[in-house]
Amino acid sequence: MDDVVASFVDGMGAAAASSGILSQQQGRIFALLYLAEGPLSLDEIADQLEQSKSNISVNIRTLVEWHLVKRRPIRGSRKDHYEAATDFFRAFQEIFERRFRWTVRQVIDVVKETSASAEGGRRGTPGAFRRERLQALGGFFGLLDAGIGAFVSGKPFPAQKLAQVVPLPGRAGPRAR
Amino acid sequence: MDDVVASFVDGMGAAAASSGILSQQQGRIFALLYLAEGPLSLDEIADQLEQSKSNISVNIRTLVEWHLVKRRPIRGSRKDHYEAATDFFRAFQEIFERRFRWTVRQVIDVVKETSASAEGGRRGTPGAFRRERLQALGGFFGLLDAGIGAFVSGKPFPAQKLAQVVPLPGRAGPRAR
DNA sequence: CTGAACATTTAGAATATTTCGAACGTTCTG
DNA sequence: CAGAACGTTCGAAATATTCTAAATGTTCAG
Repeated sequence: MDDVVASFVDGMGAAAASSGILSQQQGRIFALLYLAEGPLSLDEIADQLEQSKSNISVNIRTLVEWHLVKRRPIRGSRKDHYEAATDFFRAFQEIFERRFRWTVRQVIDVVKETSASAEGGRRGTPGAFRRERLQALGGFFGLLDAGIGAFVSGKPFPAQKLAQVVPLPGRAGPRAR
Repeated sequence: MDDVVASFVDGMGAAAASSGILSQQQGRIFALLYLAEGPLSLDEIADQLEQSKSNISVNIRTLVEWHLVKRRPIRGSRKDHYEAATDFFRAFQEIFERRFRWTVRQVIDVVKETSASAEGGRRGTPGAFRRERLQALGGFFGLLDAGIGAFVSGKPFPAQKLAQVVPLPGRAGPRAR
């Protein structure tokens, strides 16, 4: 493999590894495809990256799911061929939607469930503190969810709203006046 | 530990684990502190979460670095005490800035370095394709960097701009007209 | 100065993830 | 229908990560 490509592949691999989203190999696969003039087969990718075919097969699936790589049938060949997607925004939408938003909603669900079992939290009664905190957390993540929704559908994202969530006082109990 | 707290702790642990940002333990520590009425010591945390003190010590450091947990000295005690932060936006800023943006910049750097070594890419010459692609990638991530910058400083974030990056044609060579 | 109370570092054990090659099933070719 | 060409799945090996308990270093009380 070309020196230029090799350094790009390794660099992108490193970046991917530190992203928390893609593995190093996935980054390397994408990088290779991105600088390739045409679609590559599994074997070619495995060959150039010096990885087993099975490993490429597994890793490339994620890339396809996230719309970072497209499967492109080549006429006259029975092999699967792949090429890098160039619509990065599309891929980011997918990642935000399916990864971040999913995590955000997990938090929202946990808060809901916990709130449900932490009953009778009127102010001043025991449990009120927890209830307030859960509500604050749920509120913030609700806004975050809305923000991601806006981003994903291409609308402007009001980061302001997140900043304006009023932080609760640090300590417990009914607020001093 | 209380049932309500226990389920919240576990739920947040699961959410954290799938976030790609925090480990399960870190999520659990935060959850415990978030529902605690006052600051907790390392030993108390280790106790309640049934983890070794050293593990808590290591994991809580990350939480402090990301402003999700604050160290709060308790007078009369030599132990370190910790409490959950309530300014989530602050924490998110920190995470975006230090994690996402760092990754984004890694990509920008890789593109720059690769571009530098892939010289002489005038149109139609060999290497032009790579140069164009690198430029497209660099452009997108440049905008992303700006977007994160805007988010971090609380300004509205024009997601539109990202969507408007024109995807290159999928195939190589000079564009057909 | 000495010992106790801490948090942190370290080395190794436990656990999870990644990777590979072989086995498998499917689709195409002749 | 038989065999070859594929991609995928599976189990084991390699590797990386997480966790613990002991060791270390530091601060404070007496």
